[in-house]
Amino acid sequence: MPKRIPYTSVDLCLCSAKPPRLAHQGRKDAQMNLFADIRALVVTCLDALVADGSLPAGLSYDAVAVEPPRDPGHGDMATNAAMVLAKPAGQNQRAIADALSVKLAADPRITSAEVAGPGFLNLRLADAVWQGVVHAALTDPSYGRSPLGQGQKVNVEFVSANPTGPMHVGHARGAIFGDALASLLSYAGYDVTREYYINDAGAQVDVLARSAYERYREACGLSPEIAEGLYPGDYLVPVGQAIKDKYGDSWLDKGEQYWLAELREFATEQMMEMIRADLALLGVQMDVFSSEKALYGTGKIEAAIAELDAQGLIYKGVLEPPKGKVPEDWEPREQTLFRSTAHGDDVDRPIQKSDGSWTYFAPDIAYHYDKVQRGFDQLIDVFGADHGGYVKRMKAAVSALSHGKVPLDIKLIQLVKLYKNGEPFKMSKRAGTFVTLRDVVEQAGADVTRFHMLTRKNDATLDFDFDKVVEQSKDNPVFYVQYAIARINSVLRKAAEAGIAVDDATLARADLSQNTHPAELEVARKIAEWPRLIEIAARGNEPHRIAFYLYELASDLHGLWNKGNDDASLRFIQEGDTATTQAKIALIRAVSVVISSGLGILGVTPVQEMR
RNA sequence: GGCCUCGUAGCUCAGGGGAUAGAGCGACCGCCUCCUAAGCGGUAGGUCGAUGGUUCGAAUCCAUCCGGGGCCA
Repeated sequence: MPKRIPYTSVDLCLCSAKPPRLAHQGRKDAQMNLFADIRALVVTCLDALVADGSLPAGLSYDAVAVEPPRDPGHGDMATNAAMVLAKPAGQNQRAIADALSVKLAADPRITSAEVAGPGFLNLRLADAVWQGVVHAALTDPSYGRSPLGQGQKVNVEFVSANPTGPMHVGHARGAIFGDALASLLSYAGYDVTREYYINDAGAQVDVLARSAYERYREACGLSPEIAEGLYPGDYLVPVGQAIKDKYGDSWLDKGEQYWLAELREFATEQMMEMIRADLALLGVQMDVFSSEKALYGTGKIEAAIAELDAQGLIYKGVLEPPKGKVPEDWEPREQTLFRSTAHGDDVDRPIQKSDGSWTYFAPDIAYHYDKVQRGFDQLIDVFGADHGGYVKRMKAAVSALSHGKVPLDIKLIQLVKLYKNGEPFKMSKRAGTFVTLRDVVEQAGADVTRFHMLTRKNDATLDFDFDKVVEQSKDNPVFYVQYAIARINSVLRKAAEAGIAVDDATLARADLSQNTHPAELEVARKIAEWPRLIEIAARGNEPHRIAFYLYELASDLHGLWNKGNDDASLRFIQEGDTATTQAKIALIRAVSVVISSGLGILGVTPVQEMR
């Protein structure tokens, strides 16, 4: 029988002459991450090898990794330490691996450490270690949370749809991605701000105002003249009515010099109200709304440009014609340019036209300067893929404005292709026939929409079939994951009906050492990967990884469930054996906790019961 | 034309320096009156778009090319 090792024994190190570390006192804040712990053990053992002269001092351990092996037959974990250190240490891989394995095997958590393949060290861990993970997942509400972010301030700017109409599916994907990313980063220890940048200063807002004016005329009983270039969508009909309600018919025969400015403001506010409501449908709540218009007339744009100027990055010049196809109307013009090439861009970019007006880029610079000045340690912009061309210049601007101190990561969100009954949906914003975010949520539901849109990497196009995403079958990942929770709850209910205590406090005391079946340990191993997965996902700003992980965890749970059909000893409820039942239920309850945490990050309701 | 992005099983996609490259669907073959029901298990299926390079090691990084998509005062 393996001895029971409480998880906190990670801080005991038997392979080092160093005094025991004092980490226990910080234990409350130190989230457990088995992979990080074992890596720490590897490092400690490497230090011990240095101490006894087996390895030279001063080696960098940066490339040392502890990972789950691709093939479970290789063991529970593998480290590449010998391979990456062989060269800098001037020794052969085998010698290092052998020496390291001796040190590692001395730790009670390690039951075997074997050299394999090209120099991997395959580790097997005591059952008690996995059982300790289950215990942690069950009892520590912060299990999975990571100290990675160290409270750094991160700004996630997303959606930022023009306030000229309702949001469509593409916006929905960006909104869901940004929101889930923000939650993920928060879970990984960052201090996150969700932010929306309102493009309320461009020509499109004039178009909005004129379009609304026609609907106002309509509300007053006249027939609207929706000229070419105006927004034809009937979402402006209620806006027209609201204008009439507020201003009466006094603007009916007036030229736009009388109403344009006022209507711009009014209609923009109406649109933003609609957008906020749409976001709420998806469960997205912004922390900050920033206005482009508010940058004008306050000197903020000038200040940002002045900062760049002070660095010698602003000059007057004439750009080369674009490479390749030269536009018909191209002519050399002197403009004020930002030397973005000094920060990695391909060409310098105009910030002020020859007539002295700002280009669209100038307020963007000012806005990002504002974010830098607000003290964020990291910026993330979530853009539609059609904005890919702005990535380099935006990064160049932030690099210059922050003196290289604030990294900007830009995530591009690819198209959503809609299907219904296998038929592709056609969308045309021009013709006013587009599928709105509201349409999608009302037909598919927020949970289904969110989960489905997170089952693809942000830069891959996504198929969204209305019929498939709402299908209640195991082929639908949303359903499959939620079904796992529902099944677990079903077991909890049945156990309670049978008079077995299965509250979390009782389960926390369950004797988990009974869970020794490979299928049960498999589930425990998957639970152990959760904190590691969070860090990987957070490092890459990749929330989709969570959706895939949850699918795998649910799959393990369903697999265990199904094995119970053939092997009665694997059934969760063992008649007449309360202790065993509690141990088994503790395991699946831990699964439920982790899935709930994961769904929480994705913003999907962990439904407790399928209907 | 330039830049961005993608190219992995029949299909939809994971993996993004590490061992024999994975999952779901589809296909094929079995099994099923089962704690929750929308089933369970197994098999086949790959030159990771191509070619060069970097190194102990490349689907992964770099260069070039091919192909899809996007953007281009």
